Amino acid sequence: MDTGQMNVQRQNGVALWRQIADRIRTSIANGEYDETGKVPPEFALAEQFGVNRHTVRSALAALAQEGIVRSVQGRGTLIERKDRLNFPISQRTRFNQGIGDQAREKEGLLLHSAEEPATADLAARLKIKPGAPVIRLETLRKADRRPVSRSTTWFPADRFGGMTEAYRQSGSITVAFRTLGLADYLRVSTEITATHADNADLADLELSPGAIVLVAKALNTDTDGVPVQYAVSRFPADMVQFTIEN
Amino acid sequence: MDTGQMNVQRQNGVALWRQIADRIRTSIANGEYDETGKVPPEFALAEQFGVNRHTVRSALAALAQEGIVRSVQGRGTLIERKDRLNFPISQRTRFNQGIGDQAREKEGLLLHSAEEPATADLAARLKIKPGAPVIRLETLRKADRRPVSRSTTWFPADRFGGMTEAYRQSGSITVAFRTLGLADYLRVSTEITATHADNADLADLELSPGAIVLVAKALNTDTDGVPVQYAVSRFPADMVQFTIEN
DNA sequence: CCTCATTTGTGCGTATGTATT
DNA sequence: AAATACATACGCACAAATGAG
Repeated sequence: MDTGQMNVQRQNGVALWRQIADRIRTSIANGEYDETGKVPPEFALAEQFGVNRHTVRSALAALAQEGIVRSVQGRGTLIERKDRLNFPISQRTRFNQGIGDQAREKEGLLLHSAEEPATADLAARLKIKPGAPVIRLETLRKADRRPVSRSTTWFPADRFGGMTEAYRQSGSITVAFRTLGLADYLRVSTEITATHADNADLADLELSPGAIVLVAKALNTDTDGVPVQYAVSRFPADMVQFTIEN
Repeated sequence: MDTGQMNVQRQNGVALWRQIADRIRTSIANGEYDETGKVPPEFALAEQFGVNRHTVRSALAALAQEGIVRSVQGRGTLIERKDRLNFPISQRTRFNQGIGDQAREKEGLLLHSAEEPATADLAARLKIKPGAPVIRLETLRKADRRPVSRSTTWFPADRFGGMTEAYRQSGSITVAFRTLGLADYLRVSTEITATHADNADLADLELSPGAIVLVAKALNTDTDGVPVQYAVSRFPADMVQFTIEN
């Protein structure tokens, strides 16, 4: 399949060096350079993309800034970091289980929490009354020290009032639910879209401008079908993929 | 929630006008301007994003080029098209059914077809021998004249030799399968990623450079679990979303 | 019909970023 | 490293169209 030179767009609002940086980042994530552990030499990339070597150097400099590659005079451009995590989506979707042994260290950080009235949209999803109190958690998940998702999660406040504390202590929604007396829950629907990273994404997920985020909006219910959680999670697109197994 | 001015990144390889165009396109798709049917005036957008009015005008010009908005002197910038299609993903995922009544006209175009030996990766997915013959179809799907997906699809050639002709006549995989004696099939797995549009995407999906595509890699089997089809489909991210219902 | 506020269209000068040679 | 060409972004000013009063 895609052999040969994929071209690149000129003068369309995205600088060539950025387009090329994005391509190389994706190629690294896809394991295309695994045999050598190096990116092809600059002149080869320049020819492949049909640009000047200066332009390739700008792209590699940006990737070096991100810590993805490291250029060494006389040796080439070495790959320092290379990661794409897989998230299975099913009735039993669990974040920490989902990562499984794809990462050694897993972390769930609580950035912010608040109690607030439900908006009309949220109330409809959680099947509660508009304006009814909900707990909102802003969380950041990491795997091997790298941020892999930024989530905003809502829970009905009357049923899960202790969620903030429970999550803070465990760093896991599943464990927090169990603490609050909910032994099991099910993923009933997931909506997936993609968009450009916004400012908060750039900061929290440590992305570079122009990066793409996958957005998953998920509704979980208890075993009786009563909604217990609605979450909007944002993932760096070049680090993750979703799989749906039927 | 997100009230107030979301900022925009300077000097990072992505032109301001492009970032702003992407934001406005998303806002339109999210129905944020539905009440007036118009985009806010240029001076207001300029203030919101903290840029010069010329820059906003560049963004709007790009959106006008895409046919999304139309500016009229003295009146404002009117929203011409506003669409985000929803694709449910399940065991019974079918493209044409999936769109359902979200579009009036549905079309399936055959861009190219070929018979070729299976690569190692493809053979593993279809559970056939590497190098065994497969039929490859390149198809473009449209809804209401707008391209909504570009797919590369492989079938085992020994079982579905007549696929090219069958698809050409019906414009539907489901119908083509039925013609060839396969009454039913199941979606067993779907992998979803997102990336920047490549040149072929720009041409076939009529996108503008820098656009995002959602990529779905799907495996279908017959009711006995024997793989019958593997497909890689690319969708314009600002026109579609996926939903997984469990 | 005219006036006015609003909103888009246009021109010009300048500074900086991008890409090539 | 330097010279060149073009794209991007800003600031200011004014013209032209629209719709409301």
